Amino acid sequence: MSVTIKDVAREANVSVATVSRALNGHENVAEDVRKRVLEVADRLRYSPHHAARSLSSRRTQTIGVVLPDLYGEFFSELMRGIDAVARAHGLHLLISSYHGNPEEQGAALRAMRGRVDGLLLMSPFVAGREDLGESLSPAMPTVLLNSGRSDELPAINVDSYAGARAMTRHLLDTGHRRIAFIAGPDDNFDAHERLRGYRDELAEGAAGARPWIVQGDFTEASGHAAGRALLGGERPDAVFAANDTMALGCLFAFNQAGVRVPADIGLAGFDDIPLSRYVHPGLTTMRVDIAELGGRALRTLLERFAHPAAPPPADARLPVALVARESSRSRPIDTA
Amino acid sequence: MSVTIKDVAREANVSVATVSRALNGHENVAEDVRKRVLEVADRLRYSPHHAARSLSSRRTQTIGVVLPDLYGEFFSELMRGIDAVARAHGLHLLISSYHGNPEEQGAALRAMRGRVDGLLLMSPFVAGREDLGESLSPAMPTVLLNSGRSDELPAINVDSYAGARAMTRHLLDTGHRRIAFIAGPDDNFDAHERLRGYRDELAEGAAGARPWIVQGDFTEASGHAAGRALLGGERPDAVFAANDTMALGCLFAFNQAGVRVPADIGLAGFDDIPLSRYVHPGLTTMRVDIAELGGRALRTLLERFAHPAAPPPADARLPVALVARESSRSRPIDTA
DNA sequence: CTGAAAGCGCTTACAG
DNA sequence: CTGAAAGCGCTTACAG
Repeated sequence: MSVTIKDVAREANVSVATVSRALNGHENVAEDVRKRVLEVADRLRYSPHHAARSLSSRRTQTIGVVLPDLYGEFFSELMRGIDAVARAHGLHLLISSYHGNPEEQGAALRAMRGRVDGLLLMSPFVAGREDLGESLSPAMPTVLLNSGRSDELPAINVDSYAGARAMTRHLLDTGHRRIAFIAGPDDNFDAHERLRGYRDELAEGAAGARPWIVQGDFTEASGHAAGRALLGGERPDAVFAANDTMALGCLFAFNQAGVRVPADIGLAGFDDIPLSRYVHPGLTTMRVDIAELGGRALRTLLERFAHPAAPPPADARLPVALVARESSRSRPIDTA
Repeated sequence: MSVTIKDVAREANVSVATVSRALNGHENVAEDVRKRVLEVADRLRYSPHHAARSLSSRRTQTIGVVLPDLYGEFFSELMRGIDAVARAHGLHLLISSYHGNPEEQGAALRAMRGRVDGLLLMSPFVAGREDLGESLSPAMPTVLLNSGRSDELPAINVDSYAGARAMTRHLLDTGHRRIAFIAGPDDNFDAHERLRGYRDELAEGAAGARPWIVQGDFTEASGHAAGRALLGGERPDAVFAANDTMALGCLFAFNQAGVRVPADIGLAGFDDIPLSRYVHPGLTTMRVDIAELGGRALRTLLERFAHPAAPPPADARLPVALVARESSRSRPIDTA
């Protein structure tokens, strides 16, 4: 059996209450007693039992992170950003994925009860957002992460809409007129926002330009298929994919067909995944600071801890930045 | 305040003991009582308080994962593999990184007390392995992950030694004689094993071949520096970098210098990170199934739960696989 | 099959 | 500044 607070108390000749106070840095402990307790605790390698502590203090020092998936660069960057902040505040992280399965989301959320002080939740599914309230306890501070707006909960979102507008504008500015868009999955919030940005910029910024949309699902394979489809009939001047992964799939389809980027057709993505800078030609994209997304979400949650009664802050939008690489170089006709 | 077992008991007209038994699926509960309890619990959206449960049951249903860092592809793949197994067993994951700081490792480990039923620990630092015992409780089942051997603890390691030998053999087989090696950081277990594999294969497989070692530290920048250094004097036939990241840095240095791969110089890495297949030329490397490394580590831990008294299994080595791409194509002189 | 009670290891008013 | 005691929300022998 491991050593408990009682062992420390006995060894230090004080009550467990005093040990608790000394260890938790309360002021009302005589200096010599504090030193003795600390020394004994150290010698005994005492480490407080977390479950006991959180049962009585009603705090777990743990933040729950509920994500749709644990896959790839996005997850890893997000965790890095969250972890940096958690660490700075001495908080632990309990990770849970519902594996892209919206039905399991509720279960994942409920399982967090009594384990965490607050929740960071990423729920990018457009559908099922209504059911969220069912599983979300009002007593549990929660911040939404890239999951759209909410009336009750603070939310941090990548500014996909503004990014998509800026990218569409960039493609127009570099001389592309007929711009096709490879859309993301229909049930995804970011996919919606990016499509909306593309549509709006086209409508306002390019008189008479018609939206030209090919359905994708954020996977490389769907980008590849879309790329092939776009080569079938009349070709666009440029293709704007709703994420880099699809843009890359599209690029490979173009390569295979001997279509040159950017000479024959411009190409742009969204996210600035590491690969984007390494492919040839380098992919023009919108940079998203995913680590910052995570860090900011946690900071917002800590803000809620400090001021639970404050009205939830307005939805924060994480700005994105255009990264113009070779794939969207100005069309020859314009530079002439 | 959220609903507790007492609320359910009152509502269902039974004792809390019965509620507990019903909810935990014990046999000794009358069928109609069980149904009533379940129904009430559901209606009240009761969810057991985790800290209370684990304090009394002495089980947390949580596995601690202590890693040197939370960065990049390795971490993400590892987590994916661990999560898949955890999930299948209804276990949660408490993540902790000691941020490459060996001294903080002990603190991270101690903080897991009372929070987890077992530990997956990755401690690739060669130094400080002795101090590990200090922070590791004998009562806490622990499995070592890519951290070398241990006399007390089960350990799973990527078979870096065999992989490095196989890669060296492959480079020799493809006609390269003078093979330089870019080593990883001196305090890293895998770096040691890979260097050892390179040395041994060279000694046994290439009569008279002298090891040619350039120090790196697993970063792209160090690979780049090593690549430039190798171009300085007499050049090797091929370069074997201890990981892909350095190999890529080296490749960029060669590109910048106008040195062609593989025509002028062969190149190989280790890990098979996603980028390796996308660069030009495609990088020859050793594939490591990182997700499987994680999954297997957790399975080993569960094995310990089931048979705590069994002698720790022999160290498992996760096999690696040669992926021969363009960067190590046979030298013209040999294919002639 | 069911309940009363002890106990898990802490924290925190309450007294002094 | 310190201690005795209650209590956090569960589980689990122990009786019956």
